[in-house]
Amino acid sequence: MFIKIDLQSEIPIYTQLQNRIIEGIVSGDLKAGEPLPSVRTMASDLGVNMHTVNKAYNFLKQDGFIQIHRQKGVVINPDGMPEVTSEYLGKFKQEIRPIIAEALCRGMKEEDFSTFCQEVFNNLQEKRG
Amino acid sequence: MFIKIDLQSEIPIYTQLQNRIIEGIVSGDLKAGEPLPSVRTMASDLGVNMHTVNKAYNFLKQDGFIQIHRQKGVVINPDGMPEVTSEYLGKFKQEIRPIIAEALCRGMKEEDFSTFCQEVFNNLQEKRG
Amino acid sequence: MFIKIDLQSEIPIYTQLQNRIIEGIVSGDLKAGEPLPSVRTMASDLGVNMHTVNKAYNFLKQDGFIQIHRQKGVVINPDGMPEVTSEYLGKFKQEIRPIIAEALCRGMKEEDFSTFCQEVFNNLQEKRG
Amino acid sequence: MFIKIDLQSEIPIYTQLQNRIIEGIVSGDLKAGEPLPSVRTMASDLGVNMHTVNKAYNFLKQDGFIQIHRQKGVVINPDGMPEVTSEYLGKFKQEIRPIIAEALCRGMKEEDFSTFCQEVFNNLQEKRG
DNA sequence: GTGGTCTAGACCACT
DNA sequence: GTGGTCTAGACCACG
Repeated sequence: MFIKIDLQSEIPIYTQLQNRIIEGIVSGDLKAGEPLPSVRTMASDLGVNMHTVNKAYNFLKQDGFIQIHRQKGVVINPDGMPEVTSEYLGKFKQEIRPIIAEALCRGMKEEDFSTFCQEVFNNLQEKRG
Repeated sequence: MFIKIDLQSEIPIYTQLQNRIIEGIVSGDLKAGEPLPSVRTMASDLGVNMHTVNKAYNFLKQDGFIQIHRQKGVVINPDGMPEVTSEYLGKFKQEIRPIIAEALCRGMKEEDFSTFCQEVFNNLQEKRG
Repeated sequence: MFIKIDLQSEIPIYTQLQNRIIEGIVSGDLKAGEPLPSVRTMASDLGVNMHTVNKAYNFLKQDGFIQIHRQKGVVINPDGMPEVTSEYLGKFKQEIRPIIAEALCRGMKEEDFSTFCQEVFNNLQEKRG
Repeated sequence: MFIKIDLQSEIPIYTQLQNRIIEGIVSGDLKAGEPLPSVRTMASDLGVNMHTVNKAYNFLKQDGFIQIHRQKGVVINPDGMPEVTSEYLGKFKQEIRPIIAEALCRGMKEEDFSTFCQEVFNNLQEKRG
């Protein structure tokens, strides 16, 4: 599991890290119950601040993607992933709305939108097969 | 055309304003060539600072959604909207990727994803008739 | 002599008008002693404000490109064009310096710079032949 | 690297600052990867407002001359300078055209034009040797 | 300590 | 009256 962070991106590093871990779970690289590097290790691997990794881990824990045990360390939630709650669905639509709006504004057809999303879907799951 | 901004949101006001204007174009509320309120008027309407509106307008101008005439004011680009360029497509996929990743992670089916997007599509275009 | 103004440009209209007139002189479209449309006529031709045309004419007069007579109207200076004074040369270098700096920074070779300038020279004088 | 701004000039301060920085890169005073003072430091050095410096930095970032790292600060683009794109070339010719037009109008010979440009070239690169 | 965002209020160029 | 520029001063997210 290689994690690559773009230090020049406008996206906060901790957000990038969260995304990479979620993508790792989706791709199958990270399986339920599997351990994640400690905050310290991850930070030194990525060359970022410990606080940054800590923040990412805490958000992921809060959403139920991982568990943090004082002794055992950090593991992908062995009880399974969080569900599609109505709360999440609200966030989902709020996030995707401006993206769809701009796409429509630029004349992207709904079919093309589906095609592009399909590509992303496949790309994320490609290692799963 | 009523524009509503959430001053408490963590999303920058100028970003919200950009999104609202793009949504206005998509819904048909704002038509090509139509004028937008001056920075000062819009600012006072929204209860925010002039510079915040200015920033939103300048980003929209940069992307080709609006034109800013030195003394005549601001209008929706009468020459039509920007296209789906390869550059835009890159941004599009980068933005939608983490959203799809989390959706997959939470077990959302691709069909459900399409359905939810469909809802957003319809919601954005509903006034178009 | 057709004059085309870009109302959406960031360059002030009066500056554009000055430039177009100077280009007209260079190309031979406007000859020494030849009359220019009155402020009123020019303004209505271009669809701009009288004050704007007035401003352009006054600057051109100040630099010695045109003469403004109360009765006879506006004419290209029949006594010839202003010279390359040391004052002008200072302005010239100040204006061209940042252009050359950016060109150098982007790796433009001095030969290429000359070639591009040559093109502009020819383009400006092409009607002269 | 001393940067001098003319607060009385009609050229916006942020534009002057952009030009000075580009000239610094050309002269070799500022090398790829080298850090630039923080917006606040630069602002206090120049005796101008933080936002003015910020605007200059953002334009330079947009054009690819510098990189802005969220918390690490500002550096000259270590990946090299932007190229001579066709878009840039358009801007270049548009900017240089009125300068050449006036020079021609005043009777400057093309050879003299070359000589004067040569001087500016040498002046900009003099520290490079 | 860094840049990002926002405010309040000012003057200027342009039309 | 419009946008463009600038100031002074504030709070926040990030690392």
